[in-house]
Amino acid sequence: MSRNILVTSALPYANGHIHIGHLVEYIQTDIWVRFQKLRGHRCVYVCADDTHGTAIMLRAQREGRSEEQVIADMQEAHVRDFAAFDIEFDNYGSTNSDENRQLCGEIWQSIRDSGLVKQKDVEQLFDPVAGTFLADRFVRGTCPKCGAADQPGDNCSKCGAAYTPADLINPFSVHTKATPEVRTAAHLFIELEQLHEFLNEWTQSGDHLQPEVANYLKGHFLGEELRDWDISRPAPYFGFEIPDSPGDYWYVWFDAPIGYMASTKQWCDANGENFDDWWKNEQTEIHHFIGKDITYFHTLFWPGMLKTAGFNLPEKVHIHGFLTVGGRKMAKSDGTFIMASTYAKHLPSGVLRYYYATKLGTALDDIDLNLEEFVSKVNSDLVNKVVNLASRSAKFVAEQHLSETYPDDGGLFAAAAAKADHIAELYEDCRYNAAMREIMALADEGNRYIEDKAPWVLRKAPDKADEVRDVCTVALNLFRQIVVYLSPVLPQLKQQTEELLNQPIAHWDEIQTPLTGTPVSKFKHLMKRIEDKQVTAMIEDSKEDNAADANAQAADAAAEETAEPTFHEADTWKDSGDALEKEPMADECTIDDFMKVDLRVARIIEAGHVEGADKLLQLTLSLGGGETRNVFAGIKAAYEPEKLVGRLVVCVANLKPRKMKFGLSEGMVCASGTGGPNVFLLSPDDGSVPGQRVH
RNA sequence: GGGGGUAUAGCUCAAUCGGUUAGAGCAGCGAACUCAUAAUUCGUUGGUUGGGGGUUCAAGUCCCUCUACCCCCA
Repeated sequence: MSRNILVTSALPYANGHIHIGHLVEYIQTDIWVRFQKLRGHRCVYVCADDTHGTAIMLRAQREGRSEEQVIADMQEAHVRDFAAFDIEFDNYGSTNSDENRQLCGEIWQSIRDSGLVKQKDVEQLFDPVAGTFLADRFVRGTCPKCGAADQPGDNCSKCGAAYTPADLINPFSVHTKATPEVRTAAHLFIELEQLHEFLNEWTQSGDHLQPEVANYLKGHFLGEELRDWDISRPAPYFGFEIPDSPGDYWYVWFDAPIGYMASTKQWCDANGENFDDWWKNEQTEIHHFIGKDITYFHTLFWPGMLKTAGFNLPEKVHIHGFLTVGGRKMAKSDGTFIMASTYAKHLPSGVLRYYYATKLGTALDDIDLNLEEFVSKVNSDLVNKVVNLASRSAKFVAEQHLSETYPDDGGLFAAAAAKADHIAELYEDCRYNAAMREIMALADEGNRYIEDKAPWVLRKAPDKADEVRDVCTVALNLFRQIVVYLSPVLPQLKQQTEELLNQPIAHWDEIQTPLTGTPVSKFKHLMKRIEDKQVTAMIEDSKEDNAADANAQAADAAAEETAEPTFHEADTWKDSGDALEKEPMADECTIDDFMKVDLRVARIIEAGHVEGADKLLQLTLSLGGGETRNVFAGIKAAYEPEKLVGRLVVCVANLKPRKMKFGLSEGMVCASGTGGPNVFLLSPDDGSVPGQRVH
């Protein structure tokens, strides 16, 4: 029976480009959608740019153009990036659309009518220069507990203390550096608690959520009273003004998910469909694909809104983990923060789609892109196994026809066809990793078959032409079966196979019936092996991209009005001004001031972990001649102690010793960086020796 | 601080309700083959399932505890 399925991916924010981490989700969703369509279901895939909020507003101000221009440019870039990865939306909209404004109004009215809205005063920091209220993350200042400078508005990265931005000493706005003022404004709230019982029921029953997610909600939110949700922002704010509350705007997270509906509406209008058939119809299944970071928006607020306004609830919210590269968080400095467009310059999209498919299951674990594995796996699976099957058989029957009746293949085709239900179930359940393993096992079978029949030997006997054709008919049918199974993942391979065998692949059930008597085209390479050097080039390119990007951001942030920074004509490096901006220059000092600090070259002769310390390593420094210093350095996240032993560093040798929890620290080692893993020890050039003073 | 999750072969991952000797792919090693994009096929090495304790006839799986990492706290 044909199902009506509406599918969404999370809306990408219009403040940044698509990177390979985002692509995990869009590829996961696109595979699922292509699978459903191949199965003959009515399946519609909608998405949109998420365009509202303070960040867009400030960006537009900085760039001296309208918000509409900013989001239009970004939308164009997003659409281009998605197309490069064969992500095929039925409609790609924007939250800044008439359809969205209208739906927001309708849903808002329902929520009002249900008595869920209340007004409360909120004290918030206000940037008097920018004329805007500041979210916590846009305020920085000195930690009230440990005194560390330049800490975020919600907690201290040095001592971990939690506080509110109002507690910061010397707070400043990250936008303008102005000192924020505390101002009071009336905000509108949705009393989610009124929906508590419904949310208990919806999240904990049925199959709407992965078990881990249901547990998470139960443990963290549903065990206590649900807090009111602050849903309005005072002007100025880039978004939709609330019709019955002039001067207030819906918070971006109110109108963003409604963007799913608005995008559906656009698709309906363009295709003569009825909107209510998709959002107010028990027969329609709605599937959201999202990342784990936005879980509660989609599993508490969103179902609450839909329930209140009388729309369909999601059939399932599919939640995935993040992408790591080489087992670590993507980092600009490593070149692993790879933009979609950068990837597309160096490597084909299909292999990434396949690689992600081999990693994706239902778990919320992060998935890892291991670059060495990536190269060897896609080459070995797709080229050496799958494509090779066609490559070693098609040319023996090129520009001929397949056998008129399907030959005896010892049951291979039937056995592979019998896997159809199982593999379909794996796709349906988003267990692509298991599906890919099953499909590769079929490719192994195919290669064994052709190895065994050796058409290249038969071909030498003039009376065995029919037998050669039979063997190739089997091999190509096994190949085609595998391509049908893989077609949600590899749309391009599907298309090439259609051309090779002159037969479209329109339905999953083509797996069941072998092709016979149809013409075979001349064989062309279906897929090229990828090479390490392509990956290396991509990483290098990403480092450059990010350097350019950082420059652009530094330029943006430099001053509200000034555009590009001006570089010295000899400066071909054009380093970003980020670091300098983050930690502005200290007051002027005299040479005498400087000489008070005795910097010395020292050798690390011992380094080890400190029991009970999260960030510290214990170092023994030698200044030569038996003179040593015991130092605790906050570099644990950046260096392994074994690798430090023997190297030269610069230390503050006359620092007054200080008692720490773990012992006496008798100096400091000099390093730059922002802390955590981002710490870089200073090294003297070759030739210097321990004990020398730094002048 | 509170909560959610993860830890299995060198790497990436499986293992149904607690049930046979913990399995695959890649990498490694040994052979065969030479049609195919140096691909393929056969054979083979590799494990104290993060550490410790407990429940059970039986634990990778359940419970306690410790360690490391990831995420969330509107």
